Amino acid sequence: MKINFLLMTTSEENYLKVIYHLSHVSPKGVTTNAIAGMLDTKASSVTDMLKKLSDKELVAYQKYQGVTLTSKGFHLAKMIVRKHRLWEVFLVDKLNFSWDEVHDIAEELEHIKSDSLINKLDKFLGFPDFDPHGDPIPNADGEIKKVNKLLLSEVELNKQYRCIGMKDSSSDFLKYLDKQKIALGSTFLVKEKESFDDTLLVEINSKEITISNKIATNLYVH
Amino acid sequence: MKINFLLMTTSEENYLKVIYHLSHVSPKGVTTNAIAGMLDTKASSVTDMLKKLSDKELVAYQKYQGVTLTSKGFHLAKMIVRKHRLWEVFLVDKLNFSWDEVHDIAEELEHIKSDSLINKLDKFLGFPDFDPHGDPIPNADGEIKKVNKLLLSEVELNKQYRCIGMKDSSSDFLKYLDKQKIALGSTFLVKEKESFDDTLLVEINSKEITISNKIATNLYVH
DNA sequence: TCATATTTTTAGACATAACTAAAAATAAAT
DNA sequence: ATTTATTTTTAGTTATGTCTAAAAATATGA
Repeated sequence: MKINFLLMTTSEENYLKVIYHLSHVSPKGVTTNAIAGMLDTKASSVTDMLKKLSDKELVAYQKYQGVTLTSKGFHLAKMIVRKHRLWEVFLVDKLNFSWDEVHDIAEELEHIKSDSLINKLDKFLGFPDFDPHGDPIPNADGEIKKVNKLLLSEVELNKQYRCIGMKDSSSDFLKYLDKQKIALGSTFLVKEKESFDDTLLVEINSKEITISNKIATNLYVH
Repeated sequence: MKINFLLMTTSEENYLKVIYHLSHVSPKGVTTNAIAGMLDTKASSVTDMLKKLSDKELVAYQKYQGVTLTSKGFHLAKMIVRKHRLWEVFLVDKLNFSWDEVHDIAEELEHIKSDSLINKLDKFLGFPDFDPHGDPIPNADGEIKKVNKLLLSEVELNKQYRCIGMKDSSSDFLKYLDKQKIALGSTFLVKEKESFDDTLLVEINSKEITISNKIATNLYVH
């Protein structure tokens, strides 16, 4: 893939990364507002940047219709995620940071531009497949080790699971998740399962909520 | 408000660092043109930045009179140099880069903003006093280990010296040294000095080589 | 369906940090 | 000492990437 000559700014890389992450929830198209929310910026700023990324053929963008990543943009996004997660491994494994301290620093380190740096770091760390939060690290070719994913309805009680995706990403379902403050990466602890309707009592964001079987059979965790 | 003064952009940090280095040659005041030359920018851009750094009380600046660092600016500059040199040690010692490859990458890494990161890195590297080029690394308080350094061209005959650094660490020069198997820590014994062109006959790694005056005036020994 | 609400885009503005061109200050040379 | 050359500063412009406010498009709801 000929993308090495592309000079990306830190801001462009951040947009690409956010679109990549949101694509897993909204594969048909990521909305302007969703991106603005993730980057803590305004929708108008997002529109401006989408035009720029579209000119660079990193996203497929049509006015009012949201964006998807092109194969070029998809690969580039994975390379940024790769850098972020490898740096997180370095910070935790080598510098003894705790897993909750590393995100902001990795957020800066991921924008250092050097392929040989990241590949030598990868080797130094022993080619890890997952970062300290359990997220998979794309290899130099962008390949990602698959994780056994379970539906929330299938998990064992009193064990930590992390939301890694949705089976059905219909609009109503996503709105429900928004309302319940459930997002990709949210951690679940299933405390009880009601036998007669399979409703779950779940601890999420350190408060308890009940989740219906319909929802639980739509959320992937691991 | 006080926080804002410490929020440094990458550009501001680069100016501070360059002024710091130039101060060693021109302690009375660094000229606008000298800074422009080092940063490959225009004098007018330098003037703009000097005003900004002056407002932040990092430099003492008077129109047409050049700049000097304030104590605040001096300390900040040393912290940037500290970061640069610690990252260079990391790249060479841990990631197996050669010493002529690390400068540009360290140039990016030095701007990562985290005190705990750099102090943990320092510890991980074993609190090194010198970087791979023999330049001293300021500690967390800005203190620098001083070593009496002489140029190879200035040493006495038939006395042992050890290579401790380079005056000019350009990539070409470092590659030449690699070819001659000269590295930091190499020991020299100057056996003869040719009076007419100042070429040296030097014993290094128990074999004799001739070293031109140009090379000899670029190598620091102790 | 038609009115209303929400989302997204456009238009215009601002800050940063660079630039060019011209003016002002300093340095050098006759 | 006065002209000439160099350095430095000012003034005005440009490109990013952000913002606000208003217009346009889409979505929602009675």
